[in-house]
Amino acid sequence: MPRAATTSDVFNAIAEPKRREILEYLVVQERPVGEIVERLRLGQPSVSKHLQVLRNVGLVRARRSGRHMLYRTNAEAIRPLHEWTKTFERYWQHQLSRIKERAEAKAAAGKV
Amino acid sequence: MPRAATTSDVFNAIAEPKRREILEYLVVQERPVGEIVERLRLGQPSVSKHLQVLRNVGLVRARRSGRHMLYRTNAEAIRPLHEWTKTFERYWQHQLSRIKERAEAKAAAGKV
DNA sequence: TTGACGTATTCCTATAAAGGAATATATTCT
DNA sequence: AGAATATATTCCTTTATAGGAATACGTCAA
Repeated sequence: MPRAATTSDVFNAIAEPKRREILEYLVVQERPVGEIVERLRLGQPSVSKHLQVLRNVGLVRARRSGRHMLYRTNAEAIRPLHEWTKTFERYWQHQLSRIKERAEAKAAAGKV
Repeated sequence: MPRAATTSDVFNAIAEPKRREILEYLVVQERPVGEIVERLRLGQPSVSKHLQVLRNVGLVRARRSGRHMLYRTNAEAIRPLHEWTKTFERYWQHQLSRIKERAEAKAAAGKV
């Protein structure tokens, strides 16, 4: 079986570095495709394709303005990712506290 | 150019659903490969390969115990993801407040 | 040492996809 | 209408998988 389709979910969509760059760029303010092309140093067709992927999973919104298409990041769509990573938060806190405990125990042992 | 290598970074590693399942499963407690195989309903070689990918990017740790290899999630490695998504937090809050404002404005207009 | 068990690796196949080139589509201007 | 501009889509090629089958490797038990 091959790799799963990128367009299927948010996790796959953000796996591509250029797409993450696009999201970071477009979260501040909406932009026409041309500006994204300049910014990414990538061909216009490639950028358009990345934008379609992002759009399919709801990570960007688009609206037409004359000949331009203005894209912007839909930050809301990133939330599920945030929530998913957050479920691990208590565990890395555990790990940190265990490391801390060990360090403290070691220091105490050293003192005596 | 083809798709970038999965093994290269955490974002690609978690793009695969089965690997996310593995992370969720192994964060509670370490497990031998056999149990992961049962849980995922996937062939043992496939599971081993996913584990190697996760291991390469530091998302899981492994230790040998007799004939078993015990894997556990390294929650710390998920933090960068959490941080990345967090940079968008203020923007989705913006969007929410704008939606709220509009809703309130609409309600106010309706009342008058 | 031999066999059994648990896991990793190799080989193979089918498929998704990233980027470039060329082309199509949409919109504005003259 | 016709040309110019901005973007989207199609076609093509190269490459990285994901999973299954077969096999190799490592460890324990008798």
